[in-house]
Amino acid sequence: MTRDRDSPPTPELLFLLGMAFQLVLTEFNERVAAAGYPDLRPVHGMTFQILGAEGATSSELAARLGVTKQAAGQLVDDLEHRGYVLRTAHPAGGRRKLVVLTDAARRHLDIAGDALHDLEAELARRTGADTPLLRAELLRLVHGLAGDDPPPLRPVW
Amino acid sequence: MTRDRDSPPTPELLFLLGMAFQLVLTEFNERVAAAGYPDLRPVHGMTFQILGAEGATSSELAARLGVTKQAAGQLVDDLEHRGYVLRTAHPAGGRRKLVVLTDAARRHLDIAGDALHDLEAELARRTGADTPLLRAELLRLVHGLAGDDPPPLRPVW
DNA sequence: CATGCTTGTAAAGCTCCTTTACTCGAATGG
DNA sequence: CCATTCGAGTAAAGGAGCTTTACAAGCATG
Repeated sequence: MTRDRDSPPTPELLFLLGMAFQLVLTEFNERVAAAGYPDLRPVHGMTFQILGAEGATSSELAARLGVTKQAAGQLVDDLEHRGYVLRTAHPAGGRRKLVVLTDAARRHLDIAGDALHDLEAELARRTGADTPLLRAELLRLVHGLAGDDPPPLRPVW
Repeated sequence: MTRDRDSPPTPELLFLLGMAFQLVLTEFNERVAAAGYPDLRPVHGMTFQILGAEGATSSELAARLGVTKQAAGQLVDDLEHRGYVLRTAHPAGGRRKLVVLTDAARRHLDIAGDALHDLEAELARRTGADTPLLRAELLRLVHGLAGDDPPPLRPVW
């Protein structure tokens, strides 16, 4: 496994992955902001997706986001103040509270989803990248490294 | 540009990019830590690469890292205390100081570089991903979005 | 019914960054 | 020759977003 001394001057795979992720995420985020959500970060959209149609408790949310339940609680506090989620009585009782989305959050989910699809189509056109192929290879990589359920997506730096 | 209602249940490209980046970076980071650098984060390796053979001023480093010069200065302080860099007199004079790597940092660069190459080779074997193809597609994407010199790689969340 | 488990919350602290504000050294221009 | 200006570096405070520590509330289980 010696190192190839005259390999092409392509940047490292890791670097390319990071740049691609950052560039696409930034573009996505800007579009969502321009669509009327300048103060929602990716983690908020992620939260909306996790809560989805059925809602979840703060602790479940914490586990899915990969943060402490306190951090999730603070996130829910913030989103509740801004009218994106509600804490309702949990059917299973106990101290549990079911955090559910408001219509405002559902609208955001729709808009963000559309933006994501539009963006991916545009990327293929603008850059000439074969996005289905890219997806397939990335899926292989992710699946091979993390199995069927990947860990929470966290800021990595 | 209507949305495909029965598209395959593949995760979004953006999500796949994020997961792939996180998984590979985490694995890389763990290997570097295991090789004797448990307290060097990716940003430190990035700094070493930027300083490279010729060094740079804190302000240049700040620009390359995409942070304020104060943040870069704090980073240099830390690395200096730990023996990875030195502030030397700058040939151009002025208040400038040239930040240069010590041998310890150069050793780290070598080891991290080897780890990165080994990791990429292993990824291809373990996951069956076509890494050259992946590189090529990612390069297209990145180049198409950011041109010849991509912006600094920052934590994105 | 005491114990323990899980959820939720409160408060403090930590890390890494920015903002604000300043100093130092050199170049520029009258 | 000196005043101005300009860029590099630094110092201090503050903030965003998390964790750690600690505790209270509700339920299950022996």
